[in-house]
Amino acid sequence: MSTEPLATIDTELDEQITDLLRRSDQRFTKGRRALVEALLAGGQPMTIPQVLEADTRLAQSSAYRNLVVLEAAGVVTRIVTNDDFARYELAEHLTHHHHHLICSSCGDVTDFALDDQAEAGLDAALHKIAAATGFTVEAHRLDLVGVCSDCD
Amino acid sequence: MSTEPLATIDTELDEQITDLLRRSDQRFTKGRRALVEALLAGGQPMTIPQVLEADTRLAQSSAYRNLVVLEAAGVVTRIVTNDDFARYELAEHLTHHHHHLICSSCGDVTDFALDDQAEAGLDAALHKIAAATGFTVEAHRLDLVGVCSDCD
DNA sequence: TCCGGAAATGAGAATGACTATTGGTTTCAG
DNA sequence: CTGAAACCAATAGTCATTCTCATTTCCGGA
Repeated sequence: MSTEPLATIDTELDEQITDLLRRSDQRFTKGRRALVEALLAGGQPMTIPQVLEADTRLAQSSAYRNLVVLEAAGVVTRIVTNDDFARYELAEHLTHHHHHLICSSCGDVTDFALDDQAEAGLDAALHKIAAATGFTVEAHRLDLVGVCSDCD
Repeated sequence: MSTEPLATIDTELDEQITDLLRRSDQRFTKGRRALVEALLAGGQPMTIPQVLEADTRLAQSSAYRNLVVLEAAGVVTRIVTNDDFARYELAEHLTHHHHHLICSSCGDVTDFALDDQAEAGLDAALHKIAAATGFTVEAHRLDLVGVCSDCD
């Protein structure tokens, strides 16, 4: 467990993650760092098989376990689609707010962002809803479902 | 398989569903009708255990199988969350366009609608994205994740 | 109305993504 | 240095969902 990383975690990101993990009484270990590097290098939500393939040094059991830890600490987000596999990506507050394009043919998920105006409008509308229903909002999720250019 | 229904399927809805099924070379059988009635009576996305509990005459294996058929025909929609169970509800074109409030505590899913202006703004923004990425949009999905008033 | 075959059904078995456990090794903080 | 916490590999569950297959229902034609 100590060769070249797939991607580099800069100092700031490293500190943020270390801090998040510490709040759950967890350490930022090599295995966990390798997972984050793989996700960073992937640049899009990845299934666990994809992660294992991207970094063959990772053990399946540890990958599953550590992704659970990382999710609980708020470092990564788990995305479930109609596909068989769950996908993971870095949490939004470590990257930036965005949404997902989900291909209904191949299951692939890629990111996109709304322009600020549309996002603000959406946010305002959602807050109205939340207030009206007594719902405490944690996040909103917007997915576009369709067919990606590869599958077309 | 022939006692009182949980809800009544009016003639128009019946014809729409029959027609949708016929396009997939499927019949609108008693078991499938009972599923639709249960979903109609539920009024919100339901898990399969909930459906089976609502109508104890239904067999588990048939419920799973028929919900797949109904989904393929476009009669119902499958909703997956981080919860263990998938949920089903009547498809939007049989009811009306709406979105979901997902409780991260109990997993419950309820419906809400955006006001027309917000929905139109969102739609415009999404079409721009789609055009820019070469993605063929089939649908959009907007979820609010948080804690429902019951769990609070 | 009666038949024959195709489609649907239901009870249970199988599947497969994921989780938990074990037992031994390595790593890090103090 | 030392002990708690992570790690690995391998294996044994778990459990929602899917499949199997014998039986029943449906439906058009005779």
